[in-house]
Amino acid sequence: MRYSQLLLPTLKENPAEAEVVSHRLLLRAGFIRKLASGIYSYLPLGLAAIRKVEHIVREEMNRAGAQELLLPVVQPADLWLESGRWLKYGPELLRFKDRHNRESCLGPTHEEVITDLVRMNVHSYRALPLNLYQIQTKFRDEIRPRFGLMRGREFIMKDAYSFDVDEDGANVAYRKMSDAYHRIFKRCGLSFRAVEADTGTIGGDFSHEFMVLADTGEDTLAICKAKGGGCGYSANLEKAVGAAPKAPEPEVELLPLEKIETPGKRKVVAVTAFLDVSPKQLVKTMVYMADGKPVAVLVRGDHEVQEVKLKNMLGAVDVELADDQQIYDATGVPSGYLGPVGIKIPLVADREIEVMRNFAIGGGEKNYHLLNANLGRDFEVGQIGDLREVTSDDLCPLCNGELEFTKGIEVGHIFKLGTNYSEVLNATYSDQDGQEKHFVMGCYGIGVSRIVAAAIEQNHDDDGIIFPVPLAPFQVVVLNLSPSDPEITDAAEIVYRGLQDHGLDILLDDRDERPGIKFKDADLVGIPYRVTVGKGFAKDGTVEIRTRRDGQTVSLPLAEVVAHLTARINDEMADLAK
RNA sequence: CGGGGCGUAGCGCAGCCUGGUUAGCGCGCCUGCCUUGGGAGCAGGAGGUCGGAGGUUCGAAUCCUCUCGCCCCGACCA
Repeated sequence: MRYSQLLLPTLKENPAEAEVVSHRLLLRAGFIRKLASGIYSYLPLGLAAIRKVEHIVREEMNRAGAQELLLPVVQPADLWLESGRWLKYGPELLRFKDRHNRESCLGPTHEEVITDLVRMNVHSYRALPLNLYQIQTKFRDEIRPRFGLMRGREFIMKDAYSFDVDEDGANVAYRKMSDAYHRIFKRCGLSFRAVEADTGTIGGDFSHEFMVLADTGEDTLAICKAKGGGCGYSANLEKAVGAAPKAPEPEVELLPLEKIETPGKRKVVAVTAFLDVSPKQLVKTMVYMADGKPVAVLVRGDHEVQEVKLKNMLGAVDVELADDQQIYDATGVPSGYLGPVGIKIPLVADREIEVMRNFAIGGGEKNYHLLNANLGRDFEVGQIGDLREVTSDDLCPLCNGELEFTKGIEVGHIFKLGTNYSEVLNATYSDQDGQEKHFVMGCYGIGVSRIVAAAIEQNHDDDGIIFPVPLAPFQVVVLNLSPSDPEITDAAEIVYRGLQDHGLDILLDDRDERPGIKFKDADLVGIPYRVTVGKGFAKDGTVEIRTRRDGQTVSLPLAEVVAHLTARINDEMADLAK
């Protein structure tokens, strides 16, 4: 491509609207432009980078035995009503009516459509296993779109769906996808990690997320760092559990419950200081509104409720912390003094409470707390389980090693669905014995456009983007520093065509601009290799090759440039594809 | 949804508090000269419903009301 004909509007200054680095650089480097909040146009270079990701994804999906198809973006409400998600999905599902007043939505994901397609067209175990995927624009009406391509409302996603005869088959499909994902992200040149994850609105038996490690990530990961590099345990904070709490000493004597006046002491810090006990010896009673109904949750004073875990335990679509008024309306007790004894609303507890003895709790009336409370003797709870966020005090649940926390950007998520969807949509096949059985499913997503943003978060410097070779819109930019000089222009053309003939994507900067502008733009856009044809060629017939990432340069005679760069680029790609 | 901030030329901003000629600056863009290895220089030029609507006023980018859009924080602990 010739720069003089390319739509590549680079910006010298940072756009005011962009905060995070990938958003800033995508705008500055002329990759994207915003149309509305969370909705972007992909300019030629942005699209080129996306195509590079898509290419890798396709190769690896095909290699794993999946078949590509393309499903509709606009979907009828009927299917979603049938699966039950019309009600469950919430406002993220963009709904509208067509001219016949039929309820429709824009597909945020395609379990319904694919399951419908398969139930209509696949009837025999002989056709299984089956894995179908597409690469397509998705729409999710996010609460708060942000950070450019990191969390858009409209984005490009690869989604795959596997259909198997049984659990074993589905597990094989899951593992194949997991392997394919590892290869995909490695080939993209990303530093990433697979972690255990919550299944969210997709549902299913279990899932793993693929996280690109970056400080700007919206997710927090807990990773085992036991001696020797950790035992491999890693999980999203929404899902992460610590090692099981230690059982109490059997000889601990249960002391009598004691009521203490604690005027004005509402917060954990104030109460524990006043009572002279550790926050670890206090149990706080939190009230949540679960789908509009109040639920009290008990956690240790120094712990935090993990709302996703709570949501899962309660089977609720939405949980949020109750405000003071809601607490009072539900319990008759002002916030700060609420306790589990005699409480009038459903009560659940974190498993830690089971092993605590003689702890402090809210008194259930204004200005009072209770000491020496004990589960079973003084109160009962409806459900008990892991409900809290792990902390750096927790140990790895697999090996008791220490846990460390790091930020990540979710670029892939794979789900073992089981028969959730095939049951509600009644999707069945006939097995060898002629019996009708439900498909055992899995689904597997990759945020294609988000990968481009994540790659930039991980690969940039003050001058701009530093693309990994496999994702770069162009692998090489050839700078013609003197377009008015026929000799230099001829030499640049020779390099340009020579590299193109080897199947590489090359940008020739043939603009009538000063050299500084060309250098700056080449750096900003992040092209991995730069070939400069200028005064060096005029002097002794050499051109300069510069590596964007480390700034190293080498001068070579014109005739050697193509072979040199072709070899380096092929090596680099092959290395990542190992 | 709650809180905060911002809408003035393609981009980045000033002007607004304290209303007053043709609304400014830098970059970019166009023309010419000059220059050509890290966003040069000189000269000339184009480009604006001051987000929108209503109001106050002799007079509104500026004050008031409503509205639309965008960005950030939070959906946070008793």
